[in-house]
Amino acid sequence: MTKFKRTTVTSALPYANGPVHIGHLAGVYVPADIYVRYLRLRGEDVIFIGGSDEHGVPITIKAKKEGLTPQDIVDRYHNIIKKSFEEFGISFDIYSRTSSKTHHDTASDFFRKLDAKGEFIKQKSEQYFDQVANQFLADRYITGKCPHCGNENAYGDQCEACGTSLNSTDLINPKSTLSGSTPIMRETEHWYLPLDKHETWLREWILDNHKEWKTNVYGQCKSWLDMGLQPRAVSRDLDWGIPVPADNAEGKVLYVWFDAPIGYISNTKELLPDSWEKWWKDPESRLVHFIGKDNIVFHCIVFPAMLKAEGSYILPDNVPANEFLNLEGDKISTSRNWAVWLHEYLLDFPDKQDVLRYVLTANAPETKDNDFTWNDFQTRNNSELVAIYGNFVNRTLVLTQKYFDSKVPECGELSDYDKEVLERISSIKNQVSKQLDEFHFRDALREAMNLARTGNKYLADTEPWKLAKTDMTRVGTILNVSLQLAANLSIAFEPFLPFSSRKLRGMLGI
RNA sequence: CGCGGAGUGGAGCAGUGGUAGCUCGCAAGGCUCAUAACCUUGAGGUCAGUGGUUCGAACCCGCUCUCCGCAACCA
Repeated sequence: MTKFKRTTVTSALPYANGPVHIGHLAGVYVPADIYVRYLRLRGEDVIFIGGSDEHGVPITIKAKKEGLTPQDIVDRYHNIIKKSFEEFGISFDIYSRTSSKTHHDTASDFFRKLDAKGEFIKQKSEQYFDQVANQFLADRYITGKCPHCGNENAYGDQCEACGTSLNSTDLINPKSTLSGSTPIMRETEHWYLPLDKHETWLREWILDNHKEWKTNVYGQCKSWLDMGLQPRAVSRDLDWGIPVPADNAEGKVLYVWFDAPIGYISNTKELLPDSWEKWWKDPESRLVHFIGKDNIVFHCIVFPAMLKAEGSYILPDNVPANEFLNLEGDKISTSRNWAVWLHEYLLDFPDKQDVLRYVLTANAPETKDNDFTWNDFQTRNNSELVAIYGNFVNRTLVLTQKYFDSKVPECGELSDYDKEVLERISSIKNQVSKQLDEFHFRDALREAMNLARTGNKYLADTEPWKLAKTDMTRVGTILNVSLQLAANLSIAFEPFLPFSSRKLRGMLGI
């Protein structure tokens, strides 16, 4: 860690065809924000990059359905998402978007450079084409009869009735879900990034040099590398996106998975037009990607291969991917509208950002999928946040007001117990740091909570309300120690509960 | 037999060979500044199932079951 001078933190770009929900927050944005706030607190040089991912087929389909342009759709969701992140306290240094001019230029330049270096290959293939909608169709957008079970509504990639994986060419009577017409086969040509050529160094880089990555991340990468990498298309036939900057590229745009991660770079450029390069090209800079488990392969294999092919960029030092969060036992689903939407939460629970931040961190899906329930939300708020943290602060402040007119009392001679408690402050802070350095957010939060527990026990053991009748000097010392605990509580919790910490610092006058 | 992650007291999680821990909940007691509380103690688990390795297995190996993700044209 000390060998790095600065840290570039990115969080997955949310796809701008819907608002952000608690699953996104728990998996990506809350841990990323905690990590960034922690580094800032330590005085480290860090930037936190976010933005909306605004290209791709689903956005064009949604636009068509609503009779709007794709730009209308992404404008709507970009604004909702950006505003809700701000209100929720996700402290991006920049939250931009992939439809920006900076990004179009950056992504185009990136493609041109790889093209000029001969890092792509071109391949022709046959694909289903919808003559009515006038576009090529991904397997997902074709339905038909499943050749295995006869289900009439199987998708081109999978039959949901029998669970079989399919190719769209397997379907009997294929139909386009866009127009309902029968698609025809048509030849098309695309640019491919030959990942197979990068396999050797990727193996060594991940499997030998990054054994410290989380088991889910490392295991997924190993699985892909062991299967053998194949060339991957980086362009699509579509009219919404970044036009492929090459000859004979009419009607072709960059595939969103080529375009989106470059968004991290573009957004850094937009934030720091003159100094962005050191954050991406200096070997003393550390790059960390926060993502969900569905994005592992793109951030650990595809994007690094792109960066390496370009030649002048650093590679990610860590990719702490989380698993998924369920809601009341069911998968969160945008299309089924089964989610707790951030912008709605902020309306329903005004000034309760920290409660959700706390619950999502305490129950973060770090090693496996977890479940969010409103019952758990309420319990954790009442029995942990309010009862332990809030109560200790309240007790300390009330006692100080009652006996010392809200002035900080002098610290007299310290007992062994006092000293032990004060030592615990620094040992707990060290533990919190250690856990955060290793991306163990749940453990870090639990450890921080121990500071409040220590405080409650300290008050129960020393009983200042009894001593007040006989020894005010001693009471003063006890409350002085308690106030020190409270002050340190505001620091230890700053990355996790920034709103509460600010409020607490206000009450303590620090 | 495609690959990866996960299955531990009522709930959520830790624990990679040596008497099964933490938070919440529950019960009893204490305290009374705080009472949607705090402090102490306690009850509660055949560690998914099964077979094996070992003096000894939650942990190592085999098989089975369940949940989630990936499977290269979903993003």
